[in-house]
Amino acid sequence: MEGSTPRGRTRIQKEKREVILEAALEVFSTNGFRGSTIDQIAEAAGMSKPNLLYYFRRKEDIHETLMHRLLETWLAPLKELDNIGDPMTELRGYIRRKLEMARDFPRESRLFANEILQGAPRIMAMLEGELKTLVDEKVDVIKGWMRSGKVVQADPWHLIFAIWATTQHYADFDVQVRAVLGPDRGGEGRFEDAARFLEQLFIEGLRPKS
Amino acid sequence: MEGSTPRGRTRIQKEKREVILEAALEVFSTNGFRGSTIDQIAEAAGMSKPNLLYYFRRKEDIHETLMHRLLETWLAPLKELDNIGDPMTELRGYIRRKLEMARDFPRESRLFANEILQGAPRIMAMLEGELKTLVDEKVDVIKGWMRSGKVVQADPWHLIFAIWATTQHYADFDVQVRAVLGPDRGGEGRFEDAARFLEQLFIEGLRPKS
DNA sequence: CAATTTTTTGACCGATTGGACAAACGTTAG
DNA sequence: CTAACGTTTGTCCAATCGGTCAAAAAATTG
Repeated sequence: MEGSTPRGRTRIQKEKREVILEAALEVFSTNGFRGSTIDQIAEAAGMSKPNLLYYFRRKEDIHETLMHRLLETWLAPLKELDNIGDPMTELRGYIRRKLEMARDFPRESRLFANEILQGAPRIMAMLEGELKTLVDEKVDVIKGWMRSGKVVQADPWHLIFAIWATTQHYADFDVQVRAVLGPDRGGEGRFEDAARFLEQLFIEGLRPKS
Repeated sequence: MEGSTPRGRTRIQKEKREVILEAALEVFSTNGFRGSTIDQIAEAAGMSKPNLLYYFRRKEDIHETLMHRLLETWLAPLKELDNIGDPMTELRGYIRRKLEMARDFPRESRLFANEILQGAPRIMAMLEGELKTLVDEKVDVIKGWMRSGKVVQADPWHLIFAIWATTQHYADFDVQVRAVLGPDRGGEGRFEDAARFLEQLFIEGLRPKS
């Protein structure tokens, strides 16, 4: 039965699909979609090309699965931005979470950046739908903070962009960051230095003048 | 004579090379290096593939020429950062210049981002050499400002990274920015909104507490 | 055990790609 | 005119690509 792509019913299918996705993340994130070949992914996954194509019928299916999974991970930190705690603490927490993601999931960040750079042909609907809705919602939260004087008046959309840009920079432009910092300053400590600087910049830049 | 690639001696050669580079910038910046084909570039340049290969013998030669030219443009704004004027005015000027470049030369920005994302295989030497030297030099300038109390104490390297990240974001992630802002807020005014926000963020974030 | 189903692979195919090449075309100088 | 040189293109090629397929090898089931 089931002549088409197996849908992860058996244990072995789930495992192999996982192995393929892990390998594909590695390959796609460093070469881009068009720059990656099925053979590369198959080799990284330790199987033959036809075997890989037994689990994912097309190259694009792998990419699509990867993107869908990625986007959930990607939106999580922003979803946590809540109206509950102290505004400045919330913002600091969001910056810290995003920077940790850049540090711990750089391949996911680069995969996402690759997609956006090429015009986001495969996830445009998601950007205009789910992402925009979520951002609109959080913008309202931030606007509330600004109205109540807990955060200085500023453009909330561009505040979010600035947080995205500065944190993801350490994943997407990692090579450049390390090259510029040099061997001594470019070690693992760079993320702590970045965290300190970004906290200072955003906290001082957004703290209401007392 | 001159059986090899013409070196732009004649007027027509210089012109055609220019046309090709312009077309290649368009194609490379939207598809990446491996995602672009010589045929695409040739068509965009309005000539046949063999004709294009008469001016640039290999696909990589076009890319290399483009990258070298790009890097000069790219470093220019930072070179202008001088010890002459008022520190805060200098920083504001640098941010403004970088944002203008993101607005006026988005293709160059995306080409550069593409290269860095893939590990900068072709320009690593430049990053560790010319770029690092320039940054080190400007870091010293900024350190001087901080010592004299004109700018608050902070990590100068990560300050530069933050400026790069926030400004280039509007070129590299333009699709996402426009999708999130929506049709009404995503018009041409977005660069002015961004400029206002970034000035506020960096100025307030770096102004010494009086 | 045998029968059946799932998993794996070698061989192959058509399309696309970067690039080579010689012939044709155009232009200019004598 | 002709000779020489610069420019353009049609044709071709080898390599690589995404993907197919039939058949072998494992695994599962009765």
